This record gives sequence, C-alpha cells and structure tokens, in this order.
Amino acid sequence: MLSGTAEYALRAVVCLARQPENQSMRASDLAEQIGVPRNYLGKILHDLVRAGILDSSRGKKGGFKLAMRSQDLTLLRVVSLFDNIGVGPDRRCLMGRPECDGADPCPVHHRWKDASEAISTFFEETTVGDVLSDERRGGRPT
Amino acid sequence: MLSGTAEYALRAVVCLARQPENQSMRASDLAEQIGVPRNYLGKILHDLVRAGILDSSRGKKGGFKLAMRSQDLTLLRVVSLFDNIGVGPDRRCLMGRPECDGADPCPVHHRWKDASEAISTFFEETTVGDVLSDERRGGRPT
DNA sequence: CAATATTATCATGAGGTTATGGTGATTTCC
DNA sequence: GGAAATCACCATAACCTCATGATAATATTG
Repeated sequence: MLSGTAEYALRAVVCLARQPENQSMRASDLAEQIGVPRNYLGKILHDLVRAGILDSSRGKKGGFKLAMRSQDLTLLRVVSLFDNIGVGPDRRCLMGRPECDGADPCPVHHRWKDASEAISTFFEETTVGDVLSDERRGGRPT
Repeated sequence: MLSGTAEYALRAVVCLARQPENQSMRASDLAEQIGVPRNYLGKILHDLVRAGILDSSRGKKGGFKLAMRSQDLTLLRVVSLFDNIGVGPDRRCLMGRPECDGADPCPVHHRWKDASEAISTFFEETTVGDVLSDERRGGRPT
C-alpha cells in the first residue's frame, strides 16, 4: 500500500514525536532505532525538512525534531510527500478512463470510490498524535 | 493504487469480456482499443493465459478470449497476478511492525485495517461480469 | 580559531517496472 | 506443402525506487 520510502518517513516522524518537547534526535540514532539505512534516511529527513514537517540543525547537538505539534500533523501530509495516495480530484476511475470521473459514474465506480475513499480518509484524518495517544493507551506501537 | 501493468490487464480482460461468446480478439486490436503498447500487452496477455484466465490460439483467426464466464472472474484474480493487493495474512501493520498484527492490535491499527480491508473486499467481491452489467445499465464504461 | 560533530548535497549503482524490437513456433488458408 | 497471420519468447534499454559512499557546509565546544 505504501512505498518503502513513505513507510520510513512515517516511522521516523512517529519516532521523533515520541521525543520529549523540543529535544532533537540525530539521524544516525533515528536510523538505528527505526531500522532504516542511515544514508537513505538522511535524504528522507531532508525532504521532510524542506516540506516544513521537521526542523533540522547542524553541528554538535544538532539533529531533527518535529516542526509542529504531533496532533496537527496528519499522516497524509507525511505520506503524500513520497506516495500518491488517491486523494483529491485525481481519485480517478479504477481503469484509468478519464470520462468515468464525472457527475454520473457507473455503479462499479461508486463501489471503488467508497473503498478508495476509506483509504484517503484514514490518511487525512489520522494524525501522528493519534498514533502516539493510542500507544499510551496500552496498544502496541503502530 | 494499481500498477500500470495491473491496470492494463484489467482493461484487457474487460474488453475481452465484452466480445460476443467464444469470439477471440487479436492482441494488436486489443492493444489499439485499450491504448496499451502492443508488445507490452503481449507479455501481459501471455501471463494471463498461463494463469488460466485467458485462452489463446495462434495463426490466422487466432487471438485471445476469456477462459471462463466473466461473472466467475474476480478482479482480484486478475490484479493479483501483477500487484500485491493487501490480502490474506500479510495485511500487516501500516508501519511495518510485525508485532502489531496479533490478537490485540492498537486502535490506529484497527482503523487502518478497516480501510485496507475495504480495498481487499472490493477486489475479492467484484467480478468482471459486474463491470459489464453495470455498463449495460447505462453507466459509463469503467 | 581549530577540532569535531552533524546535516546538506552529489555521484553512483543495484534491481524492478515499463516499454521496444526481433525471432521462433504454430495455425489457417490456398 | 507453401505463404501468411498470429501468438510465444528472448534480448535490450529507459526510467524509477531504494540504497551506498564521499564530500561540502555549518554549528558547537574548548
């Protein structure tokens, strides 16, 4: 469902959200903790910084931290940097027919749309904060 | 959501299902009709034949046709040849944590599972025949 | 300012997906 | 049996994703 890269990004962001307030984490520690290749994670983190999701600082005591409160960061915002979740106006016909996107789509299209919207809605409405609070309630890490 | 290849296969199968009973279609005609590169489609059709979804015959008057009734052919059977739809026991934790798949997954996992199962169910329960009958009811082609 | 730690950036490569072109095998038709 | 049509199969390449390694830029510390 998600690409490897998007999954890595999600893991990284959730891990950073677990850190105490305003405490940053080095890329190498993060990489070890979430099991992602160090150099590749660096590139992903950089993308997240440029998107305004993370803040970074260089040099000793440098590292990465969330640029916002975790409850304000949707999973979609993280994932959509790397994957095309079928969101917005391009939630198109399953079989790629552009003319099946209009006001009167066929019934199969409706069934497909319901299913694909369930995915979109999940990513749109779930925040990184939700994942954390779920963990605190005793569920296993997601 | 689907790979290009899986989408091509779906279009080809639906197009073949539209043909009159027991009438086969040449790969080149099919390719033109559904807008897929001729040679690449050939490889996809060959895969569908080997999977028992299509029958092929060579020589003059050769071509491809469905090997079964369209209402007995699920979209999953077509698509799963090319893509891994998250079906079966590997419908795993969104973030790739194996330990979150057990009997007591966290609430976010539940929400994710509901959404991803909607996708799986669509592919499992929708048949090529459904797509055709929907077309006949006046919907636009899917 | 010098040494060090850390992110930023670039060059490269392995492997998969998508695509192209050509050759061989088989069937139909004369 | 020969010619033509068609699928079967193989070799190749463009492009993307995932990954590695090296170097540059920048911040901290003494």
